[in-house]
Amino acid sequence: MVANRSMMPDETNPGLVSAAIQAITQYIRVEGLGPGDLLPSEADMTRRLSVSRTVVREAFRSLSAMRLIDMSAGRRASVAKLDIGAMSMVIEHGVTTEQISVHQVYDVRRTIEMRTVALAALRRSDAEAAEIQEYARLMRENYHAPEIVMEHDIAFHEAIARASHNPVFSLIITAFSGVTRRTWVIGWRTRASVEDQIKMIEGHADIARAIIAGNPQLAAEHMAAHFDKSVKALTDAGIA
Amino acid sequence: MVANRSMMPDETNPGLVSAAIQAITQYIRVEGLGPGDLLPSEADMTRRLSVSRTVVREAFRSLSAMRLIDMSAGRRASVAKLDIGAMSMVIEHGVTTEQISVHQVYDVRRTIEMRTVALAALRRSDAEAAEIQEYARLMRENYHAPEIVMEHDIAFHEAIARASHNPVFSLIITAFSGVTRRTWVIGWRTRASVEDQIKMIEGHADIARAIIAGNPQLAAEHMAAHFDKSVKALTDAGIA
DNA sequence: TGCCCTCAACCTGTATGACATGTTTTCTTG
DNA sequence: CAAGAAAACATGTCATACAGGTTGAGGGCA
Repeated sequence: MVANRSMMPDETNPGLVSAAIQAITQYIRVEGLGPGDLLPSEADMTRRLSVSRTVVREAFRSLSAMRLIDMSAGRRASVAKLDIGAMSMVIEHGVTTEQISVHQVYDVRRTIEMRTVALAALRRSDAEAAEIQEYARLMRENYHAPEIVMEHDIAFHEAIARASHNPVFSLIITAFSGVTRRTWVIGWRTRASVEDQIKMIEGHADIARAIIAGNPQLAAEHMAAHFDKSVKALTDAGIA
Repeated sequence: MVANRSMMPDETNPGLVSAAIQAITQYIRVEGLGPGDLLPSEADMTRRLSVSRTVVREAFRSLSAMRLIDMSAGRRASVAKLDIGAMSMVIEHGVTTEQISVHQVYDVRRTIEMRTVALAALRRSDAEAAEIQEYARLMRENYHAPEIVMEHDIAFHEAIARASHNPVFSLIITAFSGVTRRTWVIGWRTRASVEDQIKMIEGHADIARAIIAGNPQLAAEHMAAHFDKSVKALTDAGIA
C-alpha cells in the first residue's frame, strides 16, 4: 500500500544505461551546474563510469530526448534551459493511447488556468499585458481563418501562463498545447454560427481586459466561463 | 511573437535518432497501440527506417527513459502504461538547476490539490476513502519518526490525486513528490514543538474526514489551510 | 494423448573499432 | 600581431561480435 516506487527517477530500472543516466543527473546536481554549463565528453564519461561509449551515448541521448541536456555535433553536451521537454510527449502519449481523455485534460487546464489568469492579473508587466491583448486582437482579426485563430488562442493561453511568472504553470500549459491543437477545430465547428464564434473570441477579449485592469477575480470568472463553454462545445461534439 | 516552436515533440532536432523517435511514436499512433502492445523488434525497425541498429536503439532507449515504452532484455519493447515518466525528471531538473523555486512548486501543488481534494470528496470510492484515512492515521501513529511521517504524507496526497479519478492530476502530483522529499524535512523542523507537529498531522486528518464526508467545499478549505501553513513553514526556514 | 523438457531461434544488453563530420585550439606563416 | 591552416577533440552513424534473457517448436516420456 505504501508507495515506494520511483523514489528517485529511473532508479528502478536495472541496467548500465539507467545507472549512467542517474550518474549524469547526479553529476549536474553535485557540480551545481546551471543552464549552458558543459558536461564531460562522452569519452570522459566512459572512463569515469567504466562502461562502453554505447552506454554513455544512450544515457546522454535519453537526457537529450527529455530536454534536460542539449546535444549537437562536435560540441559537448550542455545543461538545458527549462523546456516542456518530455512533458508534452508524456501527455500526448497518454491521450493517443487512450489512457487520458480530452475532458480530463480540459479539467486540468481549467484548474490551472484559473490560477494563472489570476496571477497574471496581479503580476503581469505592461509588455505582457500588451502581448496578451494583442493575441486577443489577432483572434478577432482573423476570425474567418480557424487555424490562425487557433494558433493565437494557444499563444494567448501560453502568454497568460508566462505572465503568471511561475515557470511550472507555463511548463504544464505549454505541454498541453499539442493536445489542444488536435481537438481545437472540433470545438470550433460546433460553434455553428459566426455569432457564436465571435462570442468565443470576445470571451478572450474579456479575459485580456480583466488582466489589464488587474482584476484577478474577474479574470478568473471569465476564464472559468470560457472553459465551461469550451467543454460544452466538446461534449456537444461527442468527445468523451 | 507567435509561438511556432514545438508544434510536435522533438520535431526541431535534426538527426536520425530524433527522426526515429518520431517514427516510433507515430507508429504507436497509427497502429492504435495501447499499453502492453508490442512494438517491432530493433532489427525490424532497423529495416523499416533504413538506419543502423545504433540509431534505433538510441531512439528506443530515449522513449524508455521517458517511460513511453517498456524495455527489458530478451523481449520486445511494449507500449507503457501511463507513468510520471519524464515529468518528475523535468521538474527535478528545473529545481536542481535553480530554474524553478520550491515556492513555485508549492503554488502549483496548492492550485492542483485544491481541485483534486474537491474531486476526491465527490468521486472517491469507499476503498479510496479508507486508504486516504489510513495514511492520515499512519502519520499520527508515527509522529515521532519524521521520515515515516513524510512517506505517509506523500502517499496521502498521491492517494487523494488518484481518488480524483483524473490521471493527469495524479501524474502531476506524483511528479512533484521527488521535490517534496527534498524539502519536507525542512518544513517539519520549523515546527519546533510537538504540538505544532501534531497540529500539522491533524490537518491531514481534517482533510481525510472532509473527503469521507463527501464535502468538497470543506475539503478544499482544509487543503488550502494545510498548504498555507506549509508554505509559511518553508518561508520561516528561509526557503526562497 | 498429454505433459514436460530441451534446444533452437529470436531478442535485447553491452563492448569495440572505424570513419564521417562538426568544433575548438594551437601553431605556423605572412 | 593577425589570419589561416592543421591538429586535436567532439559527436553522429555504422558494422560486428558476443553474452544472456525469452519464447515457442519439437521431441521424448509417461
